[in-house]
Amino acid sequence: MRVVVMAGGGQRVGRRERNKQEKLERITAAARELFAERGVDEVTTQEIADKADIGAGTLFLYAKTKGELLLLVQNSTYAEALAQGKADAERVPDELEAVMSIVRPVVECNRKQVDNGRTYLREIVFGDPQEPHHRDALLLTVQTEQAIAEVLRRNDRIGADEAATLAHIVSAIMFVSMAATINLANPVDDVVREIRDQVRVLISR
Amino acid sequence: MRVVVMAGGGQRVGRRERNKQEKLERITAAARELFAERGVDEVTTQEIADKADIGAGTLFLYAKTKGELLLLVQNSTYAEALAQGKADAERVPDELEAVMSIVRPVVECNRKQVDNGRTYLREIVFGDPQEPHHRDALLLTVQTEQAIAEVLRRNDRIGADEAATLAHIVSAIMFVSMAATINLANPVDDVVREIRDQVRVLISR
DNA sequence: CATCTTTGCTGAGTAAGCTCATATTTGAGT
DNA sequence: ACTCAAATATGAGCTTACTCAGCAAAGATG
Repeated sequence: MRVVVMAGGGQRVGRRERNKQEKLERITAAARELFAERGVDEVTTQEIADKADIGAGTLFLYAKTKGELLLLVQNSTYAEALAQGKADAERVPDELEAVMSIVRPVVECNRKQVDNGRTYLREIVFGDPQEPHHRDALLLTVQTEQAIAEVLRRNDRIGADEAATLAHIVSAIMFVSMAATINLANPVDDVVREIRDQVRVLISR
Repeated sequence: MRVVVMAGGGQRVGRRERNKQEKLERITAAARELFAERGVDEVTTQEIADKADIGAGTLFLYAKTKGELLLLVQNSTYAEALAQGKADAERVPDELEAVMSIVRPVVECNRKQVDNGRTYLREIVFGDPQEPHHRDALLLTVQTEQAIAEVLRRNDRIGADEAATLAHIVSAIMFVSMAATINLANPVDDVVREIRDQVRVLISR
């Protein structure tokens, strides 16, 4: 077996692996740009392939469906929002407001481009959970729930199990409020308010 | 103006209207049968048109999309389940169990054919709310929330607004539990239990 | 370097939901 | 009964996500 030169890190990286990585990056960049510009529904997979300078079929070796491609693109944004929210929540003493500190950045990032945000949610719930980018997205929602549960556990009267269940409910509230067509034209603040009203009733009884 | 013979009821019903009505019924019947047999994803609109003995394009004069067609078919089942649940709830004194009396038939009817049930939910949340069958479906979810709110208002310590908000939260919990891929293979009882666990935490604190 | 195997790429082809120009049917006016 | 306008039906054709049989590149072997 030919031993491939090992760069500083120690991973064996052949041309094959490098090519693949580079292509994935081109695809991600192309998809991100086009989706952001015109919305996922107004972009064809052909356009993305052209912009990434690969064959139309190659695209589907890197993301099994167009939806997976959106997950790939949006996951990193979601991850950033979650990190922001977790940091914010630590500095907020009030229970409800701490939860909302986590909620707000997520809603904001989801609403940057409403159609993409809603399609992203749709993919998370109805897409194929076996796919890698979907798994990443699912992990993010789990982490979001954990962050919320952590905040709720500050309250001594809320046990670990109860906190987890409550966090799961908050997650459901977020999903429906962000996805509901009735909120399609509403600005971020309105959606956040709608969520806050429900979370308040949920946790302060 | 030619006055059309008015049958007993007094509505003027020309051949035009009758033909349309009859076609809609043929379409509904064909779609219902095929969807139930093989699942919405395994049936083509062409097949439905053939079975209903109409042209492929005609189908889309009666339902703008395939999803609308599913709403058309499933709405009546949902309506029955809701009626059942409302009746059941009246006979159950316990608060939580009364809510679950409404939840259970809805989950049962939604799970009769899992794929169709999930697609139905997807259409409700992400479909075009302008379309008639979608409006009907939305109305049913509103009625479900109202039924749940009514049960909750039995408790003197819960005001009308709070009951409505809680019912809305129950609705979100139901949606996510029924739609989540993680529950795809789970039997009705498991899903109902998952919902019950959350509703218990929600209302009995 | 020559050969072989494995992995990855390609784009023409397929399928299916939906559209739209054209044709047909209905009903009103005369 | 004849004519005209409006409503409705039709299916060939379009779009687009996705597939697959064949091809190319990378890496292993001697």
